[in-house]
Amino acid sequence: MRSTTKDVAVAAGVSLATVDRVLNDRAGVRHDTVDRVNKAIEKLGFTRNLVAANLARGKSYRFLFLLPRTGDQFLEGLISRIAECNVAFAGEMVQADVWRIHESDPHQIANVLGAMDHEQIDGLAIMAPESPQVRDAKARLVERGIDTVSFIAGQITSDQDDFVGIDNHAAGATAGRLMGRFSDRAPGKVLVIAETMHARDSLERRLGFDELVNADYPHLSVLPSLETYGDSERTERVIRTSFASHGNISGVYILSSEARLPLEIVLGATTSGRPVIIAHERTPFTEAALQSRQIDALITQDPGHLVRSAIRILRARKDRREILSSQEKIRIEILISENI
Amino acid sequence: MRSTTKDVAVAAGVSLATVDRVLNDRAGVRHDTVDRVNKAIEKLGFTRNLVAANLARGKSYRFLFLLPRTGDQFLEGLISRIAECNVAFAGEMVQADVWRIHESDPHQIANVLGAMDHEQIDGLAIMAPESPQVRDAKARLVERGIDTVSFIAGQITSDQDDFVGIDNHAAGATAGRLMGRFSDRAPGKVLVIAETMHARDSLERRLGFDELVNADYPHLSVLPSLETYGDSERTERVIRTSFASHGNISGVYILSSEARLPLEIVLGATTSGRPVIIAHERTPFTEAALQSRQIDALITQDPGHLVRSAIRILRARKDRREILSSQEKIRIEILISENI
DNA sequence: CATTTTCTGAGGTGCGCACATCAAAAAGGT
DNA sequence: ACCTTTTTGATGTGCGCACCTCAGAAAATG
Repeated sequence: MRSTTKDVAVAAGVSLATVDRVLNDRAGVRHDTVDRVNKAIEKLGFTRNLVAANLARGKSYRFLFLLPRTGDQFLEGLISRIAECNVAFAGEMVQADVWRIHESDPHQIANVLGAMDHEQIDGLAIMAPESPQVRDAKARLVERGIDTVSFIAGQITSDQDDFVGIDNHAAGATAGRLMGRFSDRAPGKVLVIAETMHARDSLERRLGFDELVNADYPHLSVLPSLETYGDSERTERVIRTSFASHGNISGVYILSSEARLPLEIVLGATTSGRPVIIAHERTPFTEAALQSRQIDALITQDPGHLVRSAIRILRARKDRREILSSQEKIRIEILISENI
Repeated sequence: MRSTTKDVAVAAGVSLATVDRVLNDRAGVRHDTVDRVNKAIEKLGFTRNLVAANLARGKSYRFLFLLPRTGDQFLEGLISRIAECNVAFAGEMVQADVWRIHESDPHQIANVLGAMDHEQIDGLAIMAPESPQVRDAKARLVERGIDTVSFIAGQITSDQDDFVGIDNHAAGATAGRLMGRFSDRAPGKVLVIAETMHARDSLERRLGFDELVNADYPHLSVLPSLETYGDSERTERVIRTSFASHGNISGVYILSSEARLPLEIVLGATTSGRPVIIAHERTPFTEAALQSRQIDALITQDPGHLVRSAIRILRARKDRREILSSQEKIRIEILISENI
């Protein structure tokens, strides 16, 4: 049988209230009675029943995901995972909402963060590029008692702020390794396509990719990044131009999260003997492309894991609890047609 | 504000106890009052607070992992993940113990399963090869109200019995694809090393591997499986003999979960120009080998995920709750030195 | 009127929290 | 220095959280 606070109280010769004070280390207990209680806790092997504690506290958790306003299938996937979590965690008093923000407007983001109310929101998962304004706004949120995690994009701002996402430098290197091993020994050029190179994650992926390919596969020459700005026409233009002006493109690396647009155009632009194609993130489109062998590999992070991890971290922080860090590490997954 | 059973009771004009009976669909409520209560529930958008329900029920979850008695680092990893879960879930009244069984003795396993007491154990995660005895024993467990999941090994016995683990046929195919793409075009032989080919998982991996390699990489010829029986001397003997008698071994696929022993010997037996080596599972040893580029890839399943998934499934079944199936699908992960 | 069915009431579950209590220490007055 | 008043520190009391359970009352049924 599990021991309860009552048992501890009896064993220590104090009342429930004192045990409670020790457990939640509140002031107003003499040092030696704290020791007595702690000894009793240890002797009985007492673990407080979190379920009961949360009930008594009337605790509930309202979290908010700030996601970019623009986006395609990857973003949709995230949003539906969040909806799933709302169902799965409804019984545990967790509710997660989504707000869309203009990711390219740090001023607006900072405003939104500044208006966040401690009474209404317990924690925030922010998917937005780094910027001084945003970082300052985050710091002020922490002061006001609202926890934040950086979600997928951006990076850790302080020790109050975890990063939920993959190591993008390593992700780029992983793509680079696969590009090298999947290519044959013949010299060739590698096209790198990004939505924008202003985001830190894109830069890191590119860097990891370049370092590895240049070091280990010198016969491949990596071309300057093409930026699509998420615009259909521009994407088509820059990719077609590249294919036209470069003779032997043996590889294509699409490093943005939303691969559909560039992928469609690359697949349309290649004639016989398509290049090795590596993209990021699993979406209905990329999954189909992988399955039909139109692309060679995907470097992914599990959106469900991302969402749940952000929620678990925020919840643990509100409870002042430790997290199981091995569970929260987001893996860089490699998907090929066989393990999809 | 969330509505409670009390609100529902008032709205439906009945007492709390009646609401409770409707919620847990117990007998003794007239049809029309059931309807009244359900309407009230719908109108108020009531969701029962699982936390409070579990507290009131005094519910606790005692689960047991039956793991093989023999094993090396992979098994150690599993056990320490289980220990982690015990800490992490202690506040939620779940406790998981480990029993070691002789996996090759179905009779003993069946005995152990038969002696399982419904009062003491709520659910079982069984890592043991398929056999008629074990399957029957499992079926009887279900009748006695003890839920089971097949863990890593074996397969689904009934619809009462989930399988927690990867699709081993696909895992073998994944290994095959990587073997093919990582090898050059020259003809060569591929060594396949298993602990035993009597286990269903080994057979499936081998089958998936063979099908893919034979179809897509005909220049590679896959040799008959070497069986180590987990024995150090035998392992050394069969592997050295193979290397001696076959001239051009260009690939090695180690398909057992415990790769250390065969890997050590393979690494010692190869001279210049080592073959492409692919193994299963991440352990301290295989991780180090990957990092030092002594092997090329690992096909893994996350032990932490496996353990937590088994626990979540067993818990959901005891609560008669749905699981979030997307969370419980165990991924076939590909590890290379860059995404470790 | 005796059953059977349906429903209510009150008392748990482990814990948190606001408030009450009570002794000891500090401050103030003579 | 002595006594009274106020403050502080340390501990206990009791109710509430949202739900479950079970004995027994009320209502329906024959």
